[in-house]
Amino acid sequence: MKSSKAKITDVAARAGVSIKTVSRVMNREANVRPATRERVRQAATALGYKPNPAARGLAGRRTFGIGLLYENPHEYSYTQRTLEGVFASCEQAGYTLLLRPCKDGAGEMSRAQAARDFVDQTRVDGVILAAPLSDDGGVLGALRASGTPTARIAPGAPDDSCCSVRANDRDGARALTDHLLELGHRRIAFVTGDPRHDASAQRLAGYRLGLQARGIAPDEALVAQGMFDFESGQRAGRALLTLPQRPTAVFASNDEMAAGVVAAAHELALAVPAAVSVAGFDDSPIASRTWPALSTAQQPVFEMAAALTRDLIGQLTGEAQAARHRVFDCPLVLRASSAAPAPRNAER
Amino acid sequence: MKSSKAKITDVAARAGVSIKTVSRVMNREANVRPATRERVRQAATALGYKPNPAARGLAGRRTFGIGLLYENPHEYSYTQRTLEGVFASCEQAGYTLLLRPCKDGAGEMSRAQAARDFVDQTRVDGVILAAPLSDDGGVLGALRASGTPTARIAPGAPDDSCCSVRANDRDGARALTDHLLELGHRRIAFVTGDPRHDASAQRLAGYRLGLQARGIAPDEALVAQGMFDFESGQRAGRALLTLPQRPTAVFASNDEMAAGVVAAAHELALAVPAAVSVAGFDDSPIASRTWPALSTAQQPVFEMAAALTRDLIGQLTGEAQAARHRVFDCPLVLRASSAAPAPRNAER
DNA sequence: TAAGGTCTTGATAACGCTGTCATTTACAGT
DNA sequence: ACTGTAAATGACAGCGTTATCAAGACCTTA
Repeated sequence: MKSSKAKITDVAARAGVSIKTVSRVMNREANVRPATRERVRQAATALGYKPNPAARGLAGRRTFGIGLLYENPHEYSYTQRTLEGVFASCEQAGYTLLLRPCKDGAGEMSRAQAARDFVDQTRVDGVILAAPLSDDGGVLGALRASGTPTARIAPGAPDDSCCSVRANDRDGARALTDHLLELGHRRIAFVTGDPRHDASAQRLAGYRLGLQARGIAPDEALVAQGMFDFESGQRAGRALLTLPQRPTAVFASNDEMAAGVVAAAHELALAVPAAVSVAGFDDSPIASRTWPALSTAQQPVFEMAAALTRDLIGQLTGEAQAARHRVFDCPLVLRASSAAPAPRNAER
Repeated sequence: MKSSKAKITDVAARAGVSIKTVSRVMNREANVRPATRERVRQAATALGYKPNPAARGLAGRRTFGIGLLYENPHEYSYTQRTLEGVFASCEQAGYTLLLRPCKDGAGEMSRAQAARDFVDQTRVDGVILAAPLSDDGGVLGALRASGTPTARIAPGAPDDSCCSVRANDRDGARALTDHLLELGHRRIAFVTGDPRHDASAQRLAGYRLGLQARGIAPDEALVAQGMFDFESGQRAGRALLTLPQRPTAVFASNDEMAAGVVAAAHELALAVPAAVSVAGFDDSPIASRTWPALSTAQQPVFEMAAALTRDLIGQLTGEAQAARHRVFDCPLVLRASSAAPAPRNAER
């Protein structure tokens, strides 16, 4: 049943050249006369020839495979959108995408082991690390030891040996804080994210900067710890919204947690945004599915992932030399969850 | 930098056997004396030997790769959970998972082409098709033509050449309908799903069966068309909840749409569940993130995907002969979105 | 016209493994 | 001990590419 695939010798015979010339044409190498190139190309098309990746891998020591390593995500959509961006660039460059989810609970040892196993088993040409793996010393070490080129999503400290991409979390958080301040809020609470993600610290910094610029003294009672997931956001929301001096706005470090805060507000029969404004971060699908929909800062995940993948492949093929570090802005997306505080609360 | 990897000859030399014997041990073939097997295994471990997949693929005409084809999903979490299940089984069996998202908008031609390109390029040993690709004639045809063993998630008509897995959508929907009926609801609206998914028809059938069993005449005005995404659910919700004779409950074919219905209810200032009960299907993450959280039927996506993948790999390795068709039950998960109708509405 | 390049092209050896088939070894039955 | 059969092992030829290196073709330039 399996259609007997054409191989390089067939193409070579049909085009009247040697297999090496066919190989050159298929790999877009230089120094092939245009006429020859065209003849080979036509023969290949006519025969429906596709190079055998296994043979290519064996002879050429490259697999044209890119691996994506990530932890089991709290937020499915983030991973999914990342994956779509990575895939898009892989497809365009003729690379294959291989996945390797790392279990969330496992320790650093096992994550490093997973990374090692993955590259040993698949022999991918390059690996992309999603946060927080992008800051995992064990994983990074294992990859370096194996000599596999690596690219990192949202790493803490960009490193000149790896391409990286990140959102401008600080400025995005700052802008969102400014937005709340401009609405008239003064008691603005904050829910932090998973401390293993560098983005968490950046967003917190942006929030603090915003307050500071208005001369508002930071109040540590208004900062609650979250883990980027819904439940932690809900817990933080309950705590913050039952404070003796209730905040008039809660800014959660991502939408997932902001949705939790909204749920907590509902539990406490506090109308959003009438009694309390809520803001998130990411503009993930859930941001438009809560009631009311969330004001947030958009992280262009697809574009970030696609750009990073292009950069990595560029490095692989030797087109790019230096590691590139990209930073993407996070434009505000204002929806119904934020509004001016009720007069009673707004009076100073 | 790249650690010079051990190869089969190294292991053979260290164990004092031929490379063929090493190959046999690595592939768990029969007819190797236990002592020899052990010696080889130790040598392999000592040298950190991992077979080169490209060489394996070239010589053995199998790649140990499984492909997962899916459309860009409305509901991220479903795809993600599927992927996790597939991955789990692949990992256990030593297979590699390759992904191939198919653009949502594209026509049947291009989906078939994508499938063809994918198997040509990757030479995966088998392919798993997520709904609605599992019922896509073009894709199925392309895969058959290439002779690639295929397994299908939630296909319409199971086919004896492909393993398949599905949820018992009808009974799940029936049970959920019964639940609403038992609460006292009589005007129960329904939001259908994407008609390309067979599950849509099954869930609708379950709903109708439930009503019928209570002798309730079907009212087509209470059935709205949706597409499994939030927006279509919201639209359907608006339409249904502004009907002259408003339903006291809305059962949406999946959680994503149910969340849309909840949003519509909020818009219309209808309290859930006091003024209207809402139910979904899937028990996806969003079900517990809406306010109030959704009553739903749980689809064990991970287990389904993992089981299907095991079945496919079993077929690949010749352990299983006949295609297996699994059906998973969908237990109810009752949350806060459903309750008895208000007396005014409940009176007959 | 000859010398010295630069482009093109091809012959052939890897690449690291599995499949085939022959050979050796083990063991039961006589 | 001897034969017959089954189990265990090995030798070696591919698998379909790319890499290496040499050779041929084609320009320039003096």
